[in-house]
Amino acid sequence: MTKRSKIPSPTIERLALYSRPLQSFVESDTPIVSSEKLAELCGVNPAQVRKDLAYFGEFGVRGVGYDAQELLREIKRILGTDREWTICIVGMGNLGMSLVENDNFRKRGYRFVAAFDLDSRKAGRRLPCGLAIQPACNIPEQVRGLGVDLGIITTPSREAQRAAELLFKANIKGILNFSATQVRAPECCIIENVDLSVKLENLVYHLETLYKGMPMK
Amino acid sequence: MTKRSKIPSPTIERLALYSRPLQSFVESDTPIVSSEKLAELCGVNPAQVRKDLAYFGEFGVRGVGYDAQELLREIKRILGTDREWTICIVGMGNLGMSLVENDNFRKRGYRFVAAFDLDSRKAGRRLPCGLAIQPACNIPEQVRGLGVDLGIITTPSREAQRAAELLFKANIKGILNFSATQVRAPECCIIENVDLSVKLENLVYHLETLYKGMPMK
DNA sequence: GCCTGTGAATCCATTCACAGCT
DNA sequence: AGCTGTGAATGGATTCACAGGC
Repeated sequence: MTKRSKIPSPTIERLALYSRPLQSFVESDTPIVSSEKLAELCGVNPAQVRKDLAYFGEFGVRGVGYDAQELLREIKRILGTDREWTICIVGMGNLGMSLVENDNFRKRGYRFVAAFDLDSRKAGRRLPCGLAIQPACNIPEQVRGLGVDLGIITTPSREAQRAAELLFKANIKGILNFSATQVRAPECCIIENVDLSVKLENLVYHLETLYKGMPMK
Repeated sequence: MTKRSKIPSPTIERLALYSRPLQSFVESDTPIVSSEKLAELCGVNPAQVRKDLAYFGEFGVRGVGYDAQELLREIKRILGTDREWTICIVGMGNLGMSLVENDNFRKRGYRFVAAFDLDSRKAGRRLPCGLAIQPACNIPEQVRGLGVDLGIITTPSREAQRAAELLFKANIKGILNFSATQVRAPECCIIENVDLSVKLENLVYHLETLYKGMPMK
């Protein structure tokens, strides 16, 4: 195993990206793929693809390319997505609901095993997927008991930190936070903050900049 | 106006980030905020905050700090979020539904003005927010007619490119794409791809790496 | 004394260009 | 001939460290 400690984090993000088209190649029985082809589909530079992969080994054949199926398997092994990961979610508003039912997650081997809400009046309600919403106070016990791998926070901003604390107590090691506040975490827990409206703001800035001065009509 | 062309894109992302705590400061009548405080709340380096702001002007007072309200106003002006932006959305599955109802977007001045689905059987259904789902074939005419600013794609992967083409035809200038395939766009349209399962993959990699060798129990 | 604004230094990531293998 | 793997070169972004103003 290569030294993993100083691998650029953009590389990790791209590995996940590469796995999408690779999956398609495998499904459409296209056995060989070049760094150029893969790069094009992912909107990156071919050298980038090769360098990213080189951090972890030599997966290609010079003069030929990469075996799609094999490369996909390797990437999954590198990322750790070659096994099932269990998830619990806190905050069963519209966004939470939609993520629980999200097919993409299921297809990629993520399984929701518990759903919570800080509003205990929602407790007991059963979701289409079969899970029943539990009150947040159940988190520490339930999540430990089930040995859940990951947590997702989809509460309103002001409740996000509280939700996170409960997950820490449950000894959760990784959290994906969709609320608009950055959650502060202890050393032992990795947090990924994803603020969807920040993405819109980016878009708006670039548009505003592009069309500065010209009427947008 | 400062030269905007060569501003690091991470800077733009962070400006949006800064605006969150600033909003709280304004609401809680905390008039002055330092780069250190702001940095801490956003999980970045204080020098970073100052440098980011310096690209656009001098907004602080030496020896004192920044006026929260004024800084927030400036950031909004810079990003272009000091006015309302209209959005249309294509793909009314669970995720699409949840975004349309999402309060965060509304609070930040984004307004959904049309909702479409490629499955014409969904057409006519009325959403809680009052919009009715329209068939995708209406996109070019409707979106042009309403002068919509932004598009959001929440279709399944295989339909994402088709949805995008319709939006291009409608002369949309910016798209936020939540599907798992990278959409290719003409020069005149900016695409931001947000693959939620990529975020999970990142998390998984870091966990896998951290606990390599040690039993996860 | 305190906190901003900023050149200089450092660190990190991407791209180039070619050697090496099939 | 073709495409990978990789050192070297380039280009960006972050952080340092201190000058400048309150």
